[in-house]
Amino acid sequence: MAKQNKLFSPLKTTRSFEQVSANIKKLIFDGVLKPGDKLPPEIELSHQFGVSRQTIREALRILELSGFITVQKGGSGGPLIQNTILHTIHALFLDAFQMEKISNQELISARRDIEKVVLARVVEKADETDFDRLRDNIHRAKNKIENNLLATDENIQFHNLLAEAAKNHVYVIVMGSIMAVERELMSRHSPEEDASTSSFQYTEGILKSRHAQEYHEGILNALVERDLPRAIQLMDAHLQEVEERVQLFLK
Amino acid sequence: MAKQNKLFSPLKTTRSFEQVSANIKKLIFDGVLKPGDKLPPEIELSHQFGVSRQTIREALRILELSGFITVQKGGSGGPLIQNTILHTIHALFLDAFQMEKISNQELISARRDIEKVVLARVVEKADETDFDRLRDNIHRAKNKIENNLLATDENIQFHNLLAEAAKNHVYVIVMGSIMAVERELMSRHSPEEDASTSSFQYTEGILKSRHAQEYHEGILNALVERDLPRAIQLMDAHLQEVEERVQLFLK
DNA sequence: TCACATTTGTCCGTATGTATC
DNA sequence: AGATACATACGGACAAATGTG
Repeated sequence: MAKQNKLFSPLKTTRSFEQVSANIKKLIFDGVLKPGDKLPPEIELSHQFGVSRQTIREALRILELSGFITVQKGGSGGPLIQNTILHTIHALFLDAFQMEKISNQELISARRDIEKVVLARVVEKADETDFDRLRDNIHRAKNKIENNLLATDENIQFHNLLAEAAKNHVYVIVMGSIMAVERELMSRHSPEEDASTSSFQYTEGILKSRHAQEYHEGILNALVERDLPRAIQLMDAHLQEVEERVQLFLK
Repeated sequence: MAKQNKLFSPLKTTRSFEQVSANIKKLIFDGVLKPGDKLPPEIELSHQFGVSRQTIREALRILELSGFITVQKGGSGGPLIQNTILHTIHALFLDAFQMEKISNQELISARRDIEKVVLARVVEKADETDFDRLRDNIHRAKNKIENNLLATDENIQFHNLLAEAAKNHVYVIVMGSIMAVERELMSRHSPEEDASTSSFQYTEGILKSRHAQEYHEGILNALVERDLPRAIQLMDAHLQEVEERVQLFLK
């Protein structure tokens, strides 16, 4: 038992398209190919690698889904080196959530913990540029709310900006993944301001948006003053409210 | 600017293979297809969806890389519904690390924070079953070391077991991702016990294994006694040593 | 042990849609 | 607007691997 402790999947037979994708991946890792560079078209690639176009296409699918390239149709199109790996991870995390590998309770609980850790790092490392970004975020949220619009995107983005201000890509990835799930949960239960949404529900949503935005403002002020305990206290209260809102969705 | 705040990629034109993969994915989400179920062979799928086999294959590549299916060749083979999404996320996190989106400093720093949070949850939620697993892990590590073998796998696994004992899949994913990177770093600089490894280096490695194992033992004892401060203190010292070892690798 | 059926892996050729110049 | 370049998609074919009788 426990023979899979070596690596992820060395047992797979090496298929041609896997070799091709691994090959191109290595060129990207080694810096030979950089974001912005264009890969040769499929036919050219098939000639250079000495495989068929179908094999090339399957290799491109892998690279595309792994977040290494994008593909554009039409003249002067083709495979383009582009780093979209963060999007890919977020999407996969969302998949894991939807596969019920993660419960709502788990998510909110972990989020509480992680947000606190992030706040601590922000107090330690954030500079004026970070604070300016957060201020701008709050400003845009305020504008939307005053115009009777939901500020869901901005309110989610606030937490991602916090993770960035913590100056650690791990937190950016983790927080981004968590917030991707939150965004999905929101969009499920308040799908735009369309006709099906009742006026009451919508006003309710605006109110929640405002509450969140006000908490964000308080948190930012505490962070600027490097007052970690207050920031944490406000974040706790904020997440408490968010949690109650999500619970309402799910019942 | 900032037009991508809606979703990940709504701008993509819907390609056939994407519709196919999305279709199958939905069946899995909805529970119509469950792990263990077999999908029809490619030709059958191409008939049912009314597309070519090439299109089906590209859809299967997506599902495979997303962690929803595995594919086996030969008689009574074919696409099999299987949840390997955790492996997929770990692999992607490793990619992100290798793309230099994450520095070693960032990784170890985030790991310090997260391990502490995990310890707190373990003290709160772990039961005897979890402790038994951890004890078994330490036992196996000890055995290996006494037989003059590296216990790298076991020592990495210890931290994953901690995350599981915290009873939160988010931590399992995050810790698993972090440890996947650690494993990669290790394997890069102590590739098996082959001839190229000098006797001195190897003995050195065994010593490190033993140190780690001893720390793990101490941490487990503290956890069993629900002594969080001591567990954290030992974890800090342990990670300090690990960090220094990694620094040696990278210089 | 050995043939056989099944299914993926890979190839080629061709046609179509689409974006760019 | 037309020509070009490219991805997308189709169909048919053979090779290779794998389980089954």
